Parts: sequence; structure tokens; C-alpha cells
Amino acid sequence: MIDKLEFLLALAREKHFGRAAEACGVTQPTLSAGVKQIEDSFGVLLVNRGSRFQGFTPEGERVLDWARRIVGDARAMREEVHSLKHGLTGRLRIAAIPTTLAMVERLTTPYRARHPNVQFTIYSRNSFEILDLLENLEVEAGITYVENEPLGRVNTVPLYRERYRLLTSAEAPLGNRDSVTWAEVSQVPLCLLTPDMQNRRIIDRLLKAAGSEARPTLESDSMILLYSHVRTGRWASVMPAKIADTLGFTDTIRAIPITQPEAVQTIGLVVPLREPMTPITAALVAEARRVAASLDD
Amino acid sequence: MIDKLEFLLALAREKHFGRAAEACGVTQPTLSAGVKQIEDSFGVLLVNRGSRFQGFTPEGERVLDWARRIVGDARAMREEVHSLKHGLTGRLRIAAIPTTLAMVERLTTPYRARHPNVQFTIYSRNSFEILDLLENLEVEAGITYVENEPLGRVNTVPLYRERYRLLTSAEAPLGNRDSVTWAEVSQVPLCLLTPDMQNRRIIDRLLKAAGSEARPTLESDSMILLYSHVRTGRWASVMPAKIADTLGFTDTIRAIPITQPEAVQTIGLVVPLREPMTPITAALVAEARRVAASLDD
DNA sequence: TGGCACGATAGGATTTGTCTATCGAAACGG
DNA sequence: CCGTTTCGATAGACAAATCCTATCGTGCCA
Repeated sequence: MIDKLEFLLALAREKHFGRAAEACGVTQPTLSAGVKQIEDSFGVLLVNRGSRFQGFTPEGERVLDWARRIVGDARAMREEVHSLKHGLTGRLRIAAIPTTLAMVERLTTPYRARHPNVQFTIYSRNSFEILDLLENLEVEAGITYVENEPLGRVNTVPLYRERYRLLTSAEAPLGNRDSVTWAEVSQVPLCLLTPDMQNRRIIDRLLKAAGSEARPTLESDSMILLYSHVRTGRWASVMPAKIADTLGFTDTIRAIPITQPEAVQTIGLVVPLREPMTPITAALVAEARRVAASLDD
Repeated sequence: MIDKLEFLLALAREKHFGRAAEACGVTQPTLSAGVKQIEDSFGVLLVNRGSRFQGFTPEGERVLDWARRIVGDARAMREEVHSLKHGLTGRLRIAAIPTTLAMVERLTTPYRARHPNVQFTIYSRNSFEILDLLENLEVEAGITYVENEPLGRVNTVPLYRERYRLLTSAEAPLGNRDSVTWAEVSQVPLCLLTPDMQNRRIIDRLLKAAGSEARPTLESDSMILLYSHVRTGRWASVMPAKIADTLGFTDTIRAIPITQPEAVQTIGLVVPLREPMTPITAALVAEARRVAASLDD
């Protein structure tokens, strides 16, 4: 029964019987039969199909919702029992928005010290994708903005507040200032994240509020790419203070606070709303609570 | 998998492999094998056995906790899908403490008017048993005291406040009074519920606070038995006002308010803490919310 | 109108589940 | 102290389910 529900989850993820089957480690006929069997047992069609996958029926969506919960609970059960015997082991998967990647180490390092047998997988994703991964049980936790956009059925642990800096060469215009306004920043050609990132949307909003538009000379979904450009001293960018502090720049690069308005966004850990949490997740939440105080200065 | 978890729940309930098997509609070897299989798949012993059932291991208790949730969710899923197609059907099982039995009709009558295809099963149980039945998914809802003793993982909907009356013949001592004190009540021989009932414990406590002891001439766990005795006019009792009003007594029986202290206990509907609730349970909660206002006068 | 992608179906091998019958250990009763 | 009973485990046979390979049918697209 639970296996069949996993079939449904895979199908929702892949939107394709063949790939879903592969993801479950079975053949396509097996997955088809499994889905059909659930449908028969409920007496309701769950998947609309006409020679190819066409999404779920309303009943299917409801079943999917329950399936996520039941499968998640079943995994949590296994994990908890296992950890009672062997301590914390397994894999902790986290999805984080790019601007937070440099601080993930602040969580993983003490976590690993406490639980050396846990392996990590960290994905760099935008905030929508993170919620999707959480929903579909593909990650145990996310790190993203926690107060702007609606999050869904999750628990959040605030980690720190993000403040913004203009990163630019000391020689460049504005390079000698102690603080700049968003209006001034908007006049500078910037390296920014792509617009699918919430950080970029926030910056766009702030610039617009200052009466201007963002004029990025360079966009990327990779922080390391932006970072490497800024390091040359020939490109400017707006980044969270935390990144600038963590990565460290050369002397010729200045990180200038941006005021008017002093924009503050709360970054937090996001975990599925499950009671109780899996041991691996619970340990991460505990770590986040500990770390939060020291992060937010 | 889910079937095996049901085996575990049955075993926890019956504390006996044979009876648990019977409850699941399988033979004892089948249930034994099912339990063993879960143990093997987890690599942990869940049940202590030495020629007979000796309870669960700590790991077993944790698994049991998850099993209750998973099995409950699986049932809720089935029920919800079914109700999407056929409207509300099935059986609604409620366990209520005896003193509330006379008012259950106030819930079931409007419920049935709205959902004529739902069948009811109502159990008369004490408050501990009710929580046990809820925990083990053997009833969908309970009706009991909601603020005194700890309840566990449940949602509550207050229904009404219980006040106490001395039921006695007009000819008897105190029979001509407009109100009596608990101290006075303690002097009268009473018909009361047995001490496993919370109502009885509350009355005992009130009498003790008034400096006396309960001196029941007759104890029973059945309200109809107490009621029939009191109706003769030859026995006295302390009952909630709601009962006296609902059942109606002959002219010669008086229901005298008991003061000092004016004792008030909140009675409420109790349902498992599940999100979302099963449709049948959700409808009951909705009914309870509607009825609560009109009940509490 | 072929070619192709995708899901359904058929048939057969394997695994899993369940039953009856029986065993062995512990508890019970005289 | 020794039969008797109770309870759960085990063995073996049978039935049911699951899963695979191979193939079919349909709609889509060039």
C-alpha cells in the first residue's frame, strides 16, 4: 500500500509513467498497475490519461496530499527506529537559496561535530523550488526567506536578518562612501542574481521604491560566478552583508551599507510540519536554534 | 505494510497474539509473521515475548505511535475519497461519559438531518476509556470533561457547562429547599456513579471540600439505572442539570441547585488531532460548534 | 503516412501472504 | 510434583499478489 503511494508521489514529481517507474526502481507496467490498483480500491480515477500523463483528477490531488503525509510518516518512523539503535545516520538533504549558501557551513559544521555519521546533500535552488522539494519529500529542510511569500505547511526557525551591501571597487564612483542610498545604487551597473531568485526580486523592489530600475550588466543563478566577478574590482554588486563577511574580499573591494530604506529580510530554516520530526531533522532544528543567536549580530 | 501496522495496533489493544489476530480477521500465525516481518525490516525487536505477550520494547512503543498515525491517516484518506464520490457515508463512533448520554441526541439528531447516510455507534465509557478508544482509533470522537485531567493529542470543542442538582423527593429532608449546599448534600444517602467515573470523582471532591464524605447507598455505572431509582421518589442523587432537564422527572421529584461552591465543569467534544480531519469527524465538529451555543444557557 | 513516444495489456515467473497442523515452553492446579 | 492448559513459534502446502518481459494501441509529429 505505502509502496503504491510512493508510485503516486513519483508520478506527481516526474509527470511521466516511465520516468516515475525508473525513479521507484520498478518497470513502467508495474507502476501503471500500482496506480490502477489504488484507483480500483478507491473506486475513483486519480490520474487523467489519454495516451500520456495529463495530470491528476481532483480526487487524485487529495490522495496525493495524504500520500505525501503517509509516506513521509512512514519514512520518519523507519528513521527514528534506526536512530534509536545506531544513533543519527543517513543523509540530510537541504535546499538553500544562493545568497545563503555561504552561511550553510555555520549549520553543517557544528551538526557534523555532534553527529559525525550523517551525510549531507545541499542543493542551490530558488525559493519556489525549495518549497516544492520540501512538499515532495525530496529534501529534509530548506533555507530561505521566511516572512515574505507564503510558505505552506512548514515550520520555520529564524536564523538571521539579511542586510544589503553595495560591493564595489574603492576607485569606482560611490567607492569612497560610508553609506549609499538605494537611489544611488540604482545608477550603478550591477551583477545580480537572475529574476527567478527571490533575492533579486527583493532588490528590484527596493530599487523601484527608490524610483528607479535595476540595470544589471550581468545576471547569473550562481553566487560563485557573481563573487568571482566582483573580486576583480571591475564589477559591482548588491549582496547580503553575511556573504560579504563570510567570503571576504580584497582590500580594494568595499562593502558599503545601503540605507534609505534600511532593508531587512529574515532568513530562516524551513522544515516540513510533521509531529514529531524525524531525528535528523530535529537535530538540524536544534542546531539552527543554537546558531541563530550567534548569527544575528 | 499498513496491514502489518494494523497488526501492531491490534496487538497493543488486545495484548494477546491470538485475540489480536482474530480482531484483524487473520489467524495467529499470520499475525505473528506480520509482526516478525516488521521487526526484521527494522532490525529491532518490537515486542517482548517469552511464551506470552509481555508488552512492547521502547522501540516498539515509538513504532506504535507512528503506526497509529499512519493507519489513521490511511483510513482518513479512504474516507475522504469515498465521501467525495458518495457524500458522507459510513459509521460514526462516539464514546461518551454516562452523564452526557442524555444530550448526545442534541448532536446526533441535527447531524443525521444533514447526513442521512451516516450510521452511529455510541459507547458509554468512563473518561479514561474514552481517551484510550480515541488513541487506538476505535472511535472517531469522545464526549467528556475537557479541562480537568490531561487529554493527550486531541482537539476539543466545548459543548456546555455542567452544573449540579440534588434530585430528591419533595417529601424527603431538604425536599422543600430552593437551594442546598454541598455540606448539606453530604448528609443525604445518594445514588451515584461508580468511582471509575470522573463525574463521581468530581462529586467526591466537592463533598470532601465541604468537609464530608460521599455516602452512596447505591452505585452503578449506568445512568438509566440511577435514573429509574430516583424516579421512584425513594432515592436521591446528584446529577448534572442537563440530565434532569432532558429526561424530565415527575412532579414529586425536585431538582434543587447546589451552591457553595457553585461547581461548573466544561463538557466538550474530543476528536483526534489530525489535519485535516476525516469528513465524518469534521462534520461532527461543525455540528458541535453549532450546537454549543444553544446548549449553554 | 511512417516513425516515435507513451501508456495499457497479456502471460508467465517469483515472491509474498495465509492457512492448517503441530511443537515447545511457561503457567496453573491439584 | 506431575498432568493440563495456554500461548506463541514453526513447518509445509496452497493461494494470491507482485513484478517482469514482450507486445499492443493510440495519438502526435514530421
